[in-house]
Amino acid sequence: MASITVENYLKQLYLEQQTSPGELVSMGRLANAMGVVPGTVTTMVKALADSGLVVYEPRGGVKLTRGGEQLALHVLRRHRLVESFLVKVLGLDWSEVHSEADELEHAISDKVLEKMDEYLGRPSVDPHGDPIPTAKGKLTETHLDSLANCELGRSVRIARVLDQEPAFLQFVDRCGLIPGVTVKVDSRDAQSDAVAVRLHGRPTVTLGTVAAEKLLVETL
Amino acid sequence: MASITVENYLKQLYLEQQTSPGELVSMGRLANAMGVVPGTVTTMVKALADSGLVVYEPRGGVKLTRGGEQLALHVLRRHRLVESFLVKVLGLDWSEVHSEADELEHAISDKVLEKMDEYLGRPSVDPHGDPIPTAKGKLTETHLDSLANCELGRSVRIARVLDQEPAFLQFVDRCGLIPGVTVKVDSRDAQSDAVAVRLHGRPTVTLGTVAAEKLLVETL
DNA sequence: CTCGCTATTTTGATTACTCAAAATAGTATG
DNA sequence: CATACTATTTTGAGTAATCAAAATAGCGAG
Repeated sequence: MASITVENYLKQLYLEQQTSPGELVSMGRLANAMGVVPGTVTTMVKALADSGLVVYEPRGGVKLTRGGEQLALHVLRRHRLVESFLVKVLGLDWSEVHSEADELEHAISDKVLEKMDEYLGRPSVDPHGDPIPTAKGKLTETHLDSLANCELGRSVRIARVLDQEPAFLQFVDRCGLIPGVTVKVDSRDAQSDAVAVRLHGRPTVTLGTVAAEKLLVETL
Repeated sequence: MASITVENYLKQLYLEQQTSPGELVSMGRLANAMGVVPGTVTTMVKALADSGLVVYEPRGGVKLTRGGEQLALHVLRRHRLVESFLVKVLGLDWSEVHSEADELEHAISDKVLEKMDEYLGRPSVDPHGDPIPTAKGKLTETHLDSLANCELGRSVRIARVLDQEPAFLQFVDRCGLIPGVTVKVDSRDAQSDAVAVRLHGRPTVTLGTVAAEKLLVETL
């Protein structure tokens, strides 16, 4: 059985790999994401490599093996199903479930997970729009544009919020840019770094590019 | 924050204290309950004593302080509410939720626990009839007779099952002696160690005294 | 009071994870 | 190409929890 620590390393490594596909993940980056010093990561990654969960290139970086990826996806499935359950069934605020799920993802058995999945009607995405891996460890990441680069004037639906920080999610909530909502990007201006977004029956919201990039959309 | 291990020691110590009120719990007994060697318990108990969670009498035994008891009750509350939730909401079998709850009890936040409690309608007992401590750490253990010593011929209701082993619970399930059911003890025989129990519209069940003692009843 | 038994405690080691800080490798720059 | 900077690795050490096995204490029987 993989320890909680091992599960966390694998999950984080998976997420880091997603943001820069193909490349190895550096020790520094993983250390930063895990909140430990780099030396700790070197030690841990070597142990993970010995267990066949990652491939480690000294001074190069690290990536998951097929086995490591399966384990990571299983953890991610638990995380995202738990988030969905907490929001849909227990009525927690979507801005606070991320940290709750970080704990519960290590304590939930397959049996309980299956019941939750059934109870929720086998959702394919969690409350933030993140896709939920299947029980067999399959994950389909569809490419989505963001509010920072989608077509101007076209109706698009908010599909996914990449930043899970409570403060950001609460902001998103306040201005109504939550997943499922249909909006139009009115204008963008490179100089002022501003993206103007129009919502149905709401005042127009202006975002900076950094924030706009965190909101992924589906073209209708 | 108390570690998972500490939470488990306190919870177990609480349960051991319940079964022999007033007395100190011996190292050997706690070691046995925790599934570790006695030396480990001595070491651990000394550490718990240093944290003010238990009172340790060398070569005498150990008992919880007020603070330790509060922590233990908080763990027990999480355990029993989780069990209730798994059975009532997710539809797991009551014979399998004990071990599930052993994991989840350490991962559930107060916020989630409060939502579960609300969702369940603030139950006072779990699916086995064990009382659920309040959020403030108060537990009312009511004295109950068992099928081994209740009045003969009188209608009684099964209120609590003390043994949480899946095999025993499944047996209890099969013969219908689950909490809430009304039964009568037809006869007892000290020599044959037998207790005959009559159920409404079911064949009479004969139990040994050891099993009968595990089924607590309320007189109607 | 002295064995001898049993429960307990102590001792010495191990595993998993972590940090601080020194050593090293790789890269970029003058 | 030597030098300097940065990322990485190594080293030494600490904490939490555990075990095996040796030492000890307390007790009852004689």
